[in-house]
Amino acid sequence: MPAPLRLYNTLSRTIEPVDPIEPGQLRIYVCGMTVYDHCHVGHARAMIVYDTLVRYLRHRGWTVTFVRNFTDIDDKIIQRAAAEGTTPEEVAERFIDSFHRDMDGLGLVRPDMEPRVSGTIDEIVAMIGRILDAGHAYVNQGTVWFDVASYPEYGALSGQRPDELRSDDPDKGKRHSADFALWKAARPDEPSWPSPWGSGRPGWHIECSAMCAATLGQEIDIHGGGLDLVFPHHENEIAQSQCSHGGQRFVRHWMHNGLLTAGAGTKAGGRAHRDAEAEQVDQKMGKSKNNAFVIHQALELVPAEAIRLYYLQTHYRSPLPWSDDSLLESLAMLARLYEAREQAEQMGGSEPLPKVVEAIGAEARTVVELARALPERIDRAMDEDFNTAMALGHAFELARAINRLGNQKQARRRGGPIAAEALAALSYLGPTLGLLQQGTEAFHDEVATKRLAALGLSREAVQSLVDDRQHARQQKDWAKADALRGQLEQMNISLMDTPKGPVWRVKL
RNA sequence: GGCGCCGUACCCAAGUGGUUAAGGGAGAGGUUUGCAAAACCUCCAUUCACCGGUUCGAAUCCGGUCGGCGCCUCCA
Repeated sequence: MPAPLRLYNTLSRTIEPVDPIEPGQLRIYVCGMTVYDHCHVGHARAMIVYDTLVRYLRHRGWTVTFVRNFTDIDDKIIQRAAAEGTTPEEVAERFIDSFHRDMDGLGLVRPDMEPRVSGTIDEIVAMIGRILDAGHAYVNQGTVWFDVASYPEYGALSGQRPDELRSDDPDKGKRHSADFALWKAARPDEPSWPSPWGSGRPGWHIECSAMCAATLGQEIDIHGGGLDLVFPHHENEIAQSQCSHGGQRFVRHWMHNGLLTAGAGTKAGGRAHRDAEAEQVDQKMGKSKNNAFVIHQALELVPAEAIRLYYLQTHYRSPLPWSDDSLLESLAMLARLYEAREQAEQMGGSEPLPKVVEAIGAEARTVVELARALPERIDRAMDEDFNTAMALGHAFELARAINRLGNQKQARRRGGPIAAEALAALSYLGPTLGLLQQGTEAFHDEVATKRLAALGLSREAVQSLVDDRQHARQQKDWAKADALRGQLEQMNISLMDTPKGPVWRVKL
C-alpha cells in the first residue's frame, strides 16, 4: 500500500487525507493552458507544483494517472489567428509546441494524457445534452446556458452565492446573470461544430468537465489548478459534471496552487529604498497586466532546477513574488546543494563505517544521523500538505553537516563510507523534489554557460585571465596575481586556488 | 457590494496550542589562505502587524483594528 498523504482540500478548507476511489490509485486532472501565447513563469509554477506532486506520489507507491489538458478552442486563440491572418488551429499548434519545449526545458514529466478540446467535441455535445435532459440548462437562440438557479449546491467550492455576485453583464439572453454558456451559437468567421442546437462551439468551462470524464471517468481523485480558477471555472465544472452524471460526485480533492506575483520594488539587500518608484505592490503576474516573464527567458538565465527550487522553497498555496534577484538567490541555494554533494563525492577511503566514524568523531556522527534521517523527514514534510519548503530545510541541514565534515583533512581522506550515506540521502531529492538530478560537472558547466552569457562574457576571456594569473603566481609575482584576481572579481568571477589548480566560478 | 487568503528578523520563508521560533540570502567578527574564494564557527526575532479574549500555556484558537493580495471579466 502506498503511503498516506494529507492535502488541503479547497472544498472543505481543511487538510484531509487523500481518500482514493480505488486503493493505491489516483486519478489526477490539472487544468492546463489555453494555447494562445507562450507560457510565463506564473504558469511554470503550477506546472512544477503538480509535476512534483505526481513524481512524489509515484515514488511513494501510488499508481497515478495524470491528465493535463490543452484548451485549443477559445476567444483569444481566434482573435490572435485573425490578427495574424492565420487559422486558430495553426495558433494552437504553435503554442502547444512552445509549451512542450518549455516543459521539457523545465524537466517535467509528460502527463499520461493531454486531451484537447478540439478532440473532445462529441463528448462535450453529449454532456450538454444530458445537462439539458436533466433540466439544468436551457437553449436561447442557439446558445445553451447552464441554469444556475436549478442547482442549489452551486457555490459550494468558492463560497459564492449567485445573487451576491457583481453582475455587470448586459443581457445576453440569460435568465440569471450567473448563468454561463455551455455552447455558444456560431458566429461568422469563427470555427464551429454541428450540434442539436445549431452549429457553434463549446463554452469555456465545459471542456474540462468533458475531458476529465473522457479520460479519467465521472469521478476523479484530485483536481488541480491555479487559485484563480476556483471561481468561476472550477465551480462551473462541478455544476456541469454533477448535473450531467446524475449527481455523482465529481472531485474528491480540490487542490489549488497560489499565484505568482510581480511588480514589487527592488529586493536587493541593503539598498531597498522606500522611494516612490519602489512603492509598487505585488500584483498577480499575467499577460493582461503586462508584467509576465516568459519561461524561455528564465531558462536562459539559470538551469531548470533553480527555477524548480525557487518554487519549492515556498509552500504551494502561498502567493510568491517573482524577481530576478530571487531567481539568482535560488540558483545560489541550488549550487550550495550541488557543492555539498561534490564535497561528499570527493571523500576517499573504504574502511568499515563504524571505524571511520569512531576516528573522526562528532562531525561524522552528525552526518550519518542526518543522512539516515533525511528520507523520512522529507516524507513527513511532504505527506502533510506537500510541504516542500520544510523538506528543503532538512536537506540544507545535511548539506551544512557535510561541508563541516569536509573541512577536516582526515575526513577528505577517509570519510568515503560516511559520504556514501550522505550521497544516498541527497539522491532522495531526485525522486521526491526533482532536484540534484544533474552530474556535478554538467551542473557547473550549465551555470557557467548561462551566467557568462547573462554577463556578456566568454569562457576564453575568463580563462586567459586565469592563466595569466597562474603564471604570475608561479613566478611569485603576488602583486600581479592579485591585480588579475581583482580584475576577475570586477567581472563577477571568483577564483579558487585548489590543490588541483585554480578553479573559477561565476559569482552567484 | 459579495467570497476568500495573508501580515514571522534587513530580505525571502517554514512553523498553526506546550522543551532552544526550520532553512536560504544579506550584514558583523573569527578559523582557513601567499592574498583570496569556497566552506565552517559565532553573533544577528525573549519574539511572531496591532489591541482585547479563551487557556495552566498561543505566533498558532476566538473577536476587533490597521495593512496587503486574489476572485466575482480572460487567467496557472
